[in-house]
Amino acid sequence: MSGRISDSTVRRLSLYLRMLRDLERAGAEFVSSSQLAEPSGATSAQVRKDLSHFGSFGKRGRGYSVEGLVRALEKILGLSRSWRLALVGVGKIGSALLGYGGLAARGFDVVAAFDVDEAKIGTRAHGLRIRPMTDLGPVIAECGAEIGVVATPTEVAAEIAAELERAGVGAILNFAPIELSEVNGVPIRTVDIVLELEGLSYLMSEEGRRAGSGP
Amino acid sequence: MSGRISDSTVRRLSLYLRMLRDLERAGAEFVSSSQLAEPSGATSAQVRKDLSHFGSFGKRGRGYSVEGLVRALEKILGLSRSWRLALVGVGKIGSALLGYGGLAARGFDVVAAFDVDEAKIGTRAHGLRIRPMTDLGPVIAECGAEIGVVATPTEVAAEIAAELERAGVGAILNFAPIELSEVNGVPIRTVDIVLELEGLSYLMSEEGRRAGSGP
DNA sequence: CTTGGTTTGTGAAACCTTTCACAAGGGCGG
DNA sequence: CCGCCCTTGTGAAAGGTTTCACAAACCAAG
Repeated sequence: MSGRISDSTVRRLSLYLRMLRDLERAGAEFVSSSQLAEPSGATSAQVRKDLSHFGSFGKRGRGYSVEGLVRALEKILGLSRSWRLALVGVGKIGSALLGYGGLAARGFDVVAAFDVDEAKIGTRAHGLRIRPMTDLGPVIAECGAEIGVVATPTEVAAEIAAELERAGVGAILNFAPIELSEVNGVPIRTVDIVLELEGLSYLMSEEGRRAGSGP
Repeated sequence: MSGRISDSTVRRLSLYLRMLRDLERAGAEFVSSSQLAEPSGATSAQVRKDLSHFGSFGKRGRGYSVEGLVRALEKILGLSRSWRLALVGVGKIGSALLGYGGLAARGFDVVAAFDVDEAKIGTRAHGLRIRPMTDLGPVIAECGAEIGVVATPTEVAAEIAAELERAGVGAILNFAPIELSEVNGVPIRTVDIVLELEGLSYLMSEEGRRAGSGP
């Protein structure tokens, strides 16, 4: 068991955990790999394979203990604790994140916010005081944020990511439409809405071409 | 050439196009597969393979004509036209999208916005009048939106997606943290911030485990 | 205790994506 | 026209992920 785990596997583990928490709330005791597979669009074999990388959690003939698997996945994914986020850029997306209760509810607390805009600095957004960019290093060190969030214009995103890294964050979530390269082993995930839309655009155009090209 | 093209290939094509547009603006005439590869973190062979699915666009010994390849990729990705989006849910994320100029700049225009909240209906957000959910079908038909955007609470996301589909959209972009299953061939892309954060959480915990388990 | 129904865990097979490596082609200077 | 250098396009190899299929294990009922 356990080698290098693929992104898609980790993704699915998160989805399994979501369903398991729902089941736990609903009072279920056991769940089978096929029940677990359904909502994430996976197969039962895939569920079992994914879990088998980390150990043996089920009982043959019975399935998985809901509570046991919830705890196991929380441990594997690092979700038995909460994480502190530092947000850089309190524009449209940044504010939306600050206001989005879903993050804190799932253990991701925004504990610091930064911006370059003089007009914003010192004001409060959703209860959090906005700090000047120049304080980035010290403030992050002080509040111990582990994840940096880049919600700045594209042009400065790479530079900000580098600063966050220097400030000691262990991972970066990037909303700027640019592929940032991971350095020093600090993992970066990019959420690129335009890229998603362009993917949909391709599929819609494809379909048009396919339909239009029949003999 | 041309069979079923993988998501990752399409993703990269978008990234190539971005770089090509920058190059075009900068006045470059030709570009090689290795130059094109760098910003997306791909290899030159991958660039050539990706493009080869759609035809033969380069000149051996010379590279690709920047302008020619921009036009070709725009055609392939369906980006030589603009697309109309219908937004459902004008909360935190919805408003951020409405205010985000980056969408319109890249050919994705939000042409209709819907919400259930009586207090919001009739008001304007970023120049767009917010409509009641009950008008969804007729308004989408009237304005001809091709892409539906789901920015509602998780509980109603699946239902809204189904309504959008019935209203005739050709694709859906979903921001609710739930895996929506594509039906009727309408493709769905989900942007799930919590999932990305959980992926980072896994990697950070992994590293801790790895470091802590040395002999 | 034994039998039957069920579900896990897992090698092996199938499938898909990426990388390699090189022949084929094009431009340019002489 | 020739020879040199460069870059594409592409089969073949390598590497990764998903699916298949079945033995091993467990529970419950008789």
